[in-house]
Amino acid sequence: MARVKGSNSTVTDQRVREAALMLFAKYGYAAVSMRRIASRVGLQVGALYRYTPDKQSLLFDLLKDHMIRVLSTWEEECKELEPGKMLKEFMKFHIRFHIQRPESVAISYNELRNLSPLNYKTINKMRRSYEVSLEKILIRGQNSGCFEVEDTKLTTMALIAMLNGVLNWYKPEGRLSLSDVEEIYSEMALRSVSPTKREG
Amino acid sequence: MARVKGSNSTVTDQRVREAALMLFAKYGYAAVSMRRIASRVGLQVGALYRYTPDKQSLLFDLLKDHMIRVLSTWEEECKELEPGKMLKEFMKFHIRFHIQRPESVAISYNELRNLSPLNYKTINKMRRSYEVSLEKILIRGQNSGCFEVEDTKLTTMALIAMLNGVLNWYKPEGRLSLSDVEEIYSEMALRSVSPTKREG
DNA sequence: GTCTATATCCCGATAGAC
DNA sequence: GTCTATCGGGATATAGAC
Repeated sequence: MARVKGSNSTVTDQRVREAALMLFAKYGYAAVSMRRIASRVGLQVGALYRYTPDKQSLLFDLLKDHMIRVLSTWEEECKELEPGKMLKEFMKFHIRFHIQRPESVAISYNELRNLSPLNYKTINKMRRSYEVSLEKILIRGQNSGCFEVEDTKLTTMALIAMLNGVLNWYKPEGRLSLSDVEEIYSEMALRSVSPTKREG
Repeated sequence: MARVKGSNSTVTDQRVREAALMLFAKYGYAAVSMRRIASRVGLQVGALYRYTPDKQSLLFDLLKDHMIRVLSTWEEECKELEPGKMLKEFMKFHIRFHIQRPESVAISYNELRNLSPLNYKTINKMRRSYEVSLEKILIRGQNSGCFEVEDTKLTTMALIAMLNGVLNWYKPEGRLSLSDVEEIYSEMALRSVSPTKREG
């Protein structure tokens, strides 16, 4: 149902999705017409419907594929980590992974409201499951006494918001390297959940 | 230029802006038609153009008025604060102020790309000036030795992102009160910029 | 100051030729 | 698998009556 039967993963299929992704990210789903997508691929609008049943499915597929990639990549990476380093590595993973996919991030945060109710439900479940994987790290750290957190749910949301903020301003050619940013942010995160032993 | 000559601040003028704000916030600028705004006010579409020269000005005015309110309110409030409490109070102020204006916040973060280039420049300048007022707090704290910050610009962005995250999930009828949230967030912020003296 | 009517154009989606 | 042509509708904005 995600794609039209028999046209999976052809070259044109990929180009259509790529064009939709770029345009949705830059101008927003509602502001982009099927004609514009077609034109970017070098097709007439009618031909687009060989590759998607409609505009809505195009958005849904992009969001779903992105979430699948995030979830499965983290699941794979976190297997090899020791528990004590999980939070720091989660922060670094999130920044590294998402900074390579700015367009997918953009639509994931701006275009949820343009999903049909059913599609929204699906995507939202996947987002929740990502947040839960961070919350689990906080809970484990708190139980073992490494972290001191007032409220794990709230802290989860705060950390994710902080992370997503990176993507709004980071420029590869900027003053700081990617690993600088990863280091500073993960350090800030660690401090913010560590038992308070401040001076003053 | 913000409004049509001679129609400032009439009741209908206010209702038009209110309707546009609600609809833009909920469905996005591009997805909302002038007809829909008119219908919410109880007018025919032609009559709308007594209150705005075009749809773009409607968006611009809403964003501009919001930024003016934020900037002037903080400027007023921070006068009475002692320097040592500035960061914590900034965090609390931001949360309290913005949580009362969820629609203005929504358009401020989602609709910037729908501004004309000239209008964008104006709004962006105002946003920057707000960020600078937070950065100044960090710089002062660092110079006086209360804070230890790797990079003030980056930390500013991280804190603002964290703050804005609140508005994505906070529900007044939820588990935590507004002052709980203010307290937890401002505490997290303080920790994240305080000299590291962690156990382990 | 609000209405109706209209100019001009673009939208998503489909039909059918090739 | 891509094209041209078209359906039915809605978009912003304006004109002119009342």
